[in-house]
Amino acid sequence: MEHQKVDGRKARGEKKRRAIVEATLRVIERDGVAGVTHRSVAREADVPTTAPTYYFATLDDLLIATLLWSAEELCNDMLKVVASGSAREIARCLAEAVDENRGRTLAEYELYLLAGRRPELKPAARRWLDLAVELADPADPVGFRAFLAAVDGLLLQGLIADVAPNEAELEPIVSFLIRGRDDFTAVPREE
Amino acid sequence: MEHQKVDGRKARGEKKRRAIVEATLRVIERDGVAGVTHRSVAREADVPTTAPTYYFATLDDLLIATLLWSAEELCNDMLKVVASGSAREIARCLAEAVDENRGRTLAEYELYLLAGRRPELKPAARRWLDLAVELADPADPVGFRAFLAAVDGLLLQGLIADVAPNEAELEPIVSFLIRGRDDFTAVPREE
DNA sequence: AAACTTATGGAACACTTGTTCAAGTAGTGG
DNA sequence: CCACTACTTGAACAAGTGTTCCATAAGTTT
Repeated sequence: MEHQKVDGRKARGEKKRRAIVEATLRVIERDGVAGVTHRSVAREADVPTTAPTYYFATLDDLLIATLLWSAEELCNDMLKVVASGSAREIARCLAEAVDENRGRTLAEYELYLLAGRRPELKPAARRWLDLAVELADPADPVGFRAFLAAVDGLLLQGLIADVAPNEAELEPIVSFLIRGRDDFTAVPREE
Repeated sequence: MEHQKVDGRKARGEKKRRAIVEATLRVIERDGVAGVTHRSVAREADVPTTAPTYYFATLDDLLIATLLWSAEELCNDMLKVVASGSAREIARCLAEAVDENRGRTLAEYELYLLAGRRPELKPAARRWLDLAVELADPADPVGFRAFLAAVDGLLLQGLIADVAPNEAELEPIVSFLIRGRDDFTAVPREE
């Protein structure tokens, strides 16, 4: 019941649509936003050249869809970082973000900056910040804001370092930022 | 003496070369790195289409030259921020950077991220950080690193805010970051 | 003035881009 | 079986790209 009968064509279409978005994110990770073209995405997703145009009216729409989709994962990653409790764990997450997940982090910050020029993307780019503030609800909102800013800064600076900073280097800085407070330990996120 | 006699042609060439770099920076401020093409730069600098190619072997070289050139100003701006002493002054500098100088700040962070993908740009992008650490020589290096990271984060987050944060909002956060320390007041930079 | 270097700038080339179009296939409902 | 809708896809187009080339102008040296 509840019109379970979905159009098989639309179902496959949706799947392809998502595949295209995922391919776009991979292209951004590899070559940056500059490397995103209908053709590069089509090649990456292994679909014909015109497929992205069919599903997304314009290239901008494709970029927007990709940002919106990746915002969810960014959100989870970031919240995992700020909510993981101990300074050591936070430092480890940060170190991973600028090493193993370097491409991904770069992609996320490129999309971040894209939002600086496309107002309609701002809410998506800001989502993890808003969520973090809301979930953590720290006793010291000012200190928490400072901590969140520093997380962004540490990641950004880690991306342009000669060698990516490791957990051991980041840990004291994180410690400094959260010293004397344990009010934003993990708050489980309801499903 | 000391071969004061410079070739008048080369002199004008150097001037034009600089004009092209400055035009490139203006293009980036207006349209982002994506908007930089030989032709758009030539139009902005009011020189023929082939002029940028004559002075810069490739488009990449032009971007690199622009980053290197702007790094100096970025450096000065940033140092003014971190060395201006009081939390209020720092907050005012930050508020200006994301409001009046929004385009400029966006441009600088785009070049920042570009360095993430072009290793040869990293030293230039990192210059203000290195200089800040060296000049300030704070008694508490860890706290200072945290402060520097937070400056980057506050600017970045200010760029994607719905309305740019003002001095009053930023001041308490800055205060929190530099609380209990006055060891990085302005150190005049020798000429 | 002749020989040289350097700067200038229009024309053109090969290539990639976003997007359109029309012809096609395949799944759906009557 | 027949309309109907949704998806698929290759060909094609106009526009813009980085870059090369070459004839010329301008400044410098001998």
